[in-house]
Amino acid sequence: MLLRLDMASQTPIYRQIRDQMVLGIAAGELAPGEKLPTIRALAGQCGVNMMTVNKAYALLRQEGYITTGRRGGTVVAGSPGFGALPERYAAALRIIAAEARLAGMDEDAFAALCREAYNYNSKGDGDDG
Amino acid sequence: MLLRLDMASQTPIYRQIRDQMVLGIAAGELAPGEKLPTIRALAGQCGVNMMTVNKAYALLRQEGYITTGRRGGTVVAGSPGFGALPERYAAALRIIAAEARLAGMDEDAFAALCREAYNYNSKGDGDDG
Amino acid sequence: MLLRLDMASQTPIYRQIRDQMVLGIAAGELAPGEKLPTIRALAGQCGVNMMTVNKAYALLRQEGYITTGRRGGTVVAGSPGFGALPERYAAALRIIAAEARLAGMDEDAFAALCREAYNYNSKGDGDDG
Amino acid sequence: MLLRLDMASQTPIYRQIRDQMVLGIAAGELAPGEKLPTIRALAGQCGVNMMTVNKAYALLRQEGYITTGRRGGTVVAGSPGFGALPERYAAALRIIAAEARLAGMDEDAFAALCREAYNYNSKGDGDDG
DNA sequence: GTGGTCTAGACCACA
DNA sequence: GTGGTCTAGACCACG
Repeated sequence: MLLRLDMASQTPIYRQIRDQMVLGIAAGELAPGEKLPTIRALAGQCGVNMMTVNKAYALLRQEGYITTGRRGGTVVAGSPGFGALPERYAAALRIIAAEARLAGMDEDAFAALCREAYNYNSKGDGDDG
Repeated sequence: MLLRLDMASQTPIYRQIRDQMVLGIAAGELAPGEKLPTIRALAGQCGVNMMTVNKAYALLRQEGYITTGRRGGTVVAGSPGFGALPERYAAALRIIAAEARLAGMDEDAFAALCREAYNYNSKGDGDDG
Repeated sequence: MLLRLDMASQTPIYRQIRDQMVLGIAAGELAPGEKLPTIRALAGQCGVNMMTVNKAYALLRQEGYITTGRRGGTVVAGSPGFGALPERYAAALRIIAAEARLAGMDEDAFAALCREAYNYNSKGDGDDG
Repeated sequence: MLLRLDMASQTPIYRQIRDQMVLGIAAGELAPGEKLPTIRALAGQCGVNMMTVNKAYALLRQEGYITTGRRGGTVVAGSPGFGALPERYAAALRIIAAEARLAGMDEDAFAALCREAYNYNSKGDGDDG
């Protein structure tokens, strides 16, 4: 699991870490039960402050994506499987859809784009190791 | 066009205004050429500062959604149709898709959700009750 | 002499009128001594307020490009010919040059662009009237 | 990098700051990667409000001349080299050229002036400090 | 009467 | 300690 952080981005670094972790978990790159690097290790590897990594982990934990292991380590949790997207993401989706529509994209093209996003880097899912 | 602002949200107010305007334009609630409320009027109506509305309008103008003529007044621009969505939206879409996948949605359910977002409140335009 | 005004431009309308008049005079399209349309006529033709045209004419008069004729009409003045650009324009030129340089344009390309601007629509100079 | 602001000028202060920054970058006085003064520092030094400097920085950022990382601080961006100048500058150039022509400058004199503007204070770059 | 600009403060997220 | 955001006023250019 390699993180690519953009220090010049408007997205906070802790959010970038969190997002890429979620992406990794969804893609199967990070399997449930797998141990995540320690805060210290990840901070050192990425060249960011420990507080930043800590914040990302706290957010992921709060969202149920990761959990604290038996001896204090951090491991990937099993998929929660709510069955539906939280309203917050649905709202974001509506805005993106509105922008797509105004950019001239028709419904089918947008749906195709969404399917592509869904299948992003999850092709060789059980096969890539 | 009625705005619902959440003062407690993490999303900046000017961003909320901008997002809802984009939604309104995409839904046809705000037609091209239609006059938007003045900065002062909207500020008063929403209970926020002029500068905040100004920032939202400036953002929309920069994105090409509205134009501010020399005659005073701000109007909805005709959809230029920029072609494709910037890569930036694809990234946001991938993250939402990842969350949906982890929430237990399969590809078809997600695609259906995306289509729904695309058609959000743009069906029975004169019929919405 | 046909004016093309952009109501959505950031440039004030009176400034657009003034600029295009200067362009027309420099191109020879408006010859010294030639009579300009009355404020009322130009305002009606362009669909702008008389005050706006008045402001443009006042500016041109103050800069010496036009003068008041014997019976109150407005006519193109003879070229003042200071021999040098006012410092104000030199400053604007330096800024444009800086932007060009940062955009990757080398000195020769920029000089060529400037020559092109100088000769803009002045080809058939003494031949079109 | 010393800024000279004219409070009585018609040019907005934030525009003056932006212009002089562009000049400074083009002249090499501000090198890529160099750290710019903080908003507060520059505001204090120039005797203007924070928001004014903020607006200038926002404009420069939007134009790609500077970047504001997540680490705080604002730095000069490496010149991307956008290719050619936008049409917008060509229009401004044509007007300046028209004024030069009416001031009595011939094409060569104008081209020389343009070259001078291009090389404005970027000669003895490594020789003055 | 419109938007553009500016001021002199303030609080907060981020790192 | 940085920039981001917001407030509650104000003056001015433009049309």
